Amino acid sequence: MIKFNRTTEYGLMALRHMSRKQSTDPAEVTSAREIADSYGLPFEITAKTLLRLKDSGLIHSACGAKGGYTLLRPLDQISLAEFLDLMEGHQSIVSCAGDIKQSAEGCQYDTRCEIKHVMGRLNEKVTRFLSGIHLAEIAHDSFNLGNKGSST
Amino acid sequence: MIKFNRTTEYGLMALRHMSRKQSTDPAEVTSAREIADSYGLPFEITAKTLLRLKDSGLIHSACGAKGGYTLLRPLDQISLAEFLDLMEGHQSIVSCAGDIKQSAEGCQYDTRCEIKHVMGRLNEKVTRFLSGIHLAEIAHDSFNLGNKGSST
DNA sequence: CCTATATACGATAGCCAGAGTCCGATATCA
DNA sequence: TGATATCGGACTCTGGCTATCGTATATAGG
Repeated sequence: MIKFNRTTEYGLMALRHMSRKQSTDPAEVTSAREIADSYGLPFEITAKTLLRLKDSGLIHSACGAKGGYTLLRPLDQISLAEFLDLMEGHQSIVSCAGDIKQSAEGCQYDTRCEIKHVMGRLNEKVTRFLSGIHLAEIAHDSFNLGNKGSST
Repeated sequence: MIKFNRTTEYGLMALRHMSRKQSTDPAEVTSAREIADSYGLPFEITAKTLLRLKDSGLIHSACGAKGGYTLLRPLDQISLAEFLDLMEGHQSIVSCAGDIKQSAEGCQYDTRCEIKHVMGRLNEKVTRFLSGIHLAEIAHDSFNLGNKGSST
């Protein structure tokens, strides 16, 4: 069903870390080592995650000693829909896909499947839902994600 | 991110098939063979899917010749959240889980992870979203899933 | 009773993506 | 020149999804 990649989770932790650090001093840079050590993550994984964030345009990198990463966009301007796209690739809710890349492969039962069209619509609805959530809400400790009454 | 199992898709097609069939005559039974043939699905897969639907309590089965399956609950009373739970198991949006079965295994970075709590909240929000969608909406051809302005 | 038709269900194998590891290349500062 | 970083490919390992096979059980009807 709906589940995040590890990379997505690590990426979120990294973005949160950098956001907090830069809120004090925007010029602060963060190394992969620092994040790996902070959260006890394997260094290689962390490095790969940050590289992905950089390739996605969310952070900036500087090579060499004293190098590291800096956050480019504030977290309240990155939606969960976009973040998932960047981290995990553009995916449809069904394997046969609705209108995303179905022409590439599609499913073998394509011709007789009668729910494909409808699933495409459902996929749109999910995307709209995820577009309404921003990383800032998730990165903050004291967020509520628009909860209404769940007390737990 | 968010994606359905094949079993979930097949199950949806089967429920839709039975729902339509029984809308004419509620006493109609449907065999696995019939569904497999109707949509060109492998018989074994279809049988397994129907068995799962039966174990989930969504449909009733009758053994023997003239046996088959009948829909137990109307599709507008089955939410997508429940259906996904039944077909794919109760899953959390993150591998470390929020409050579902984290005690079982959890993730190894548990102690230092600072987003777990927040992810649990996010998971709740997603579940509420999925609870607001019912299978009837998906099973019908002319549904709109509460879309606002998409003209297609 | 026998047979055709169904469901019930475990065992198994292939496949693929996710996750993690290893190793080396490149860039920059002191 | 050396220490510290990012960059990035190649590889393995694992687990879950998917599908297949074989067999047991239940029931209607002649």
